[in-house]
Amino acid sequence: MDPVTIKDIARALNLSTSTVSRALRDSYEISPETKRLVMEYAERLNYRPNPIALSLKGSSSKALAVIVPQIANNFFSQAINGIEAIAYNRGYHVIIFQTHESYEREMANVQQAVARRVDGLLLSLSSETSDVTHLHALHAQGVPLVLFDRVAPDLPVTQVVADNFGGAYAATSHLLQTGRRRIAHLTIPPYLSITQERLAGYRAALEQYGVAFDENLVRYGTFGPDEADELVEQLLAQEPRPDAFFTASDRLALGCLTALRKRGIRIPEDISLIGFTNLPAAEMLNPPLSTVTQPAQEIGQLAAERLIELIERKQKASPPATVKLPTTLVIRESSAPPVRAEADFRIGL
Amino acid sequence: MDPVTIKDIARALNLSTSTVSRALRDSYEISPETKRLVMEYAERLNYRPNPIALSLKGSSSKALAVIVPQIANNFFSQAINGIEAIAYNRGYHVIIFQTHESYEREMANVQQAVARRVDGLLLSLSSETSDVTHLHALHAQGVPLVLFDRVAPDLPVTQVVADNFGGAYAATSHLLQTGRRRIAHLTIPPYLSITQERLAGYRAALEQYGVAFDENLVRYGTFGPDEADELVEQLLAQEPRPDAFFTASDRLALGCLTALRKRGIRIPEDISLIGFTNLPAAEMLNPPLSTVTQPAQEIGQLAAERLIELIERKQKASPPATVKLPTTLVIRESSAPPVRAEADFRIGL
DNA sequence: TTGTAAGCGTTATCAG
DNA sequence: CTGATAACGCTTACAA
Repeated sequence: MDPVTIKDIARALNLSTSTVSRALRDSYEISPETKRLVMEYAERLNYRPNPIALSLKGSSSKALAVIVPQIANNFFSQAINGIEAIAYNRGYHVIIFQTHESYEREMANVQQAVARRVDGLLLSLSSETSDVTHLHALHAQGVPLVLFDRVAPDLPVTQVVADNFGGAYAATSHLLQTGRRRIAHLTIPPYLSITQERLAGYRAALEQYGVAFDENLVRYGTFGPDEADELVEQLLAQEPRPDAFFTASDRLALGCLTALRKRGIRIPEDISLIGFTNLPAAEMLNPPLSTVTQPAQEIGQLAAERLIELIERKQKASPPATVKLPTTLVIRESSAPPVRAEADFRIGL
Repeated sequence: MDPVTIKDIARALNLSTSTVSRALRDSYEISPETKRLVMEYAERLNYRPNPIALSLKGSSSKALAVIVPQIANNFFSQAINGIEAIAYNRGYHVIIFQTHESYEREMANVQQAVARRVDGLLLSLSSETSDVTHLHALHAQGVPLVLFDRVAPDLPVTQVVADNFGGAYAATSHLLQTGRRRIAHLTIPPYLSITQERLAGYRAALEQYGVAFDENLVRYGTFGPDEADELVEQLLAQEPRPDAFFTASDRLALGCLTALRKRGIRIPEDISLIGFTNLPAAEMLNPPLSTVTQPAQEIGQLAAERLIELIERKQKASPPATVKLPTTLVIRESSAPPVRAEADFRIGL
């Protein structure tokens, strides 16, 4: 019951393997009669070309590598969903790698991916990664590469991101508009492009409203669990106390919510909170969580589309560009209907 | 800058490819001197064996296929996380396929996976799948296969699941113990093993408490969005009205919570609610959600371990067995500290 | 219109 | 100890 090969068909039909190969590809040089014979027989035996042999032959492996820090994460699993959808439509397979936020593993994974002869890579940087020479090398070798979400702006490759600046700007602006002046920013590791963009958006809004930036109000966390409480504690100890929190990850948002609630602080009466997060059911939380969300699936789709485009017509290399997708700010307070606003600001920066 | 092959090394060192091959594998028949030469040169050129050539050669592809209904789902993304962790440790790669709950796509994906010559498959059935002959065929062909979560009990292969019966039994028992008698069960498509197990656990508890099973209290949903409200509406219209809901998926739990809250029904004062779900932050919901959770990551890990075991020593074929991991029931009400209990019941069934 | 043969990178078999 | 050679499944010049 081994898989049927072209050889089996050739033997059975008393033809050469090349004739069979050509017949299957509907080549013009084969007689209709022979074609019919081959096609039918192949159909009957449920012949499937061996993709490994095809890859070895050199053309393409029809596989994409996706390298992300963590699969078990709302943003990334949604993004992968988008990637897989596009890939499947175009006949590509998706090989998943996790870096677990480790630079070492990121490099190892990139190695593995190219060793597997994937046709291209979709990558979101680990939070440890500050040096991207491994990606420069990759790109120099001509390996199709698209970055998404956590990108490296200096790299001359296509990058797909959410409008992190705009989202942070919108969130901070909202807080300022509603009278907040001591806005704490709980964020993720500083190397990351998204961290910097969000911080920039936060600062831009402060500046616009004439509020001085206070670096004591900014705290960098990791992606580990249970760190929010400690950070919130530190921030609450300050004089004057923060009157708002703007957090940069699912975990930090939830952790902050928990920490504030635990201390009997009312949201948003005492302190406002907005999280940059794709957490589901934010409106069902207690209290409801205001969020800036990213179009995760669309980011994945777009990144996959660009990558496949790159793979399939390298000549027409559309110049590498950074594509920015709008984020959405949703303010949720008590049980009032949510206020929606597209965070698509582009103030001069 | 093309990848270095064994041939390149052979040419450069004036050796034959076979010598190089053996030297690299540290074969006993090669002189230490030659070995050193080859090793060093390979190291210097950063030689990596071509895994595609290796696969073609026939031994193993060091790749596992994971076929799940949906990646963007708490349970599955956590399970995949576990799978990837084990796979990575053992030197395997993970190729992800989504069926999107479609039988067609499940079959197509299985086909693709075997065509890719993966060393084994990890599969969780689509909700449309009632006929598993495609898997019987696979197994008959000797393809290593392990099912997890949504399994097919009749298939003579290893299966890894949570104790769905026990979880449902524990949840229902708790509801009964707290005086509920009209317990509605909002569940997922009926073909699924997990649906049946949960229903069985629900019925067993009812029976134990002498409460008659009422099929009008059971509703089957899909995995689509926005269906919970309609189902809840129907159930609430009954006389006497249900005094508790036990739901079987993330979406149904959240949808039910929303539907009840929307109608001003207090949980748990008016109606109790327990969800079979791995939703994060259940304790932060409003009202807090009582849950039965599955050890998703452990299920993934265990399934991957079993599969690799199967792949690597087929002779010692440990007989296929169904492994059941305990679920956890957590009752959350108001802001009282949660009550924990392992749902590890095995009442006679 | 069809067949022969080389080659993709590797390993295994068989001779030196 | 080392080297030729065939083979894995397929495509593609090049012959016929």
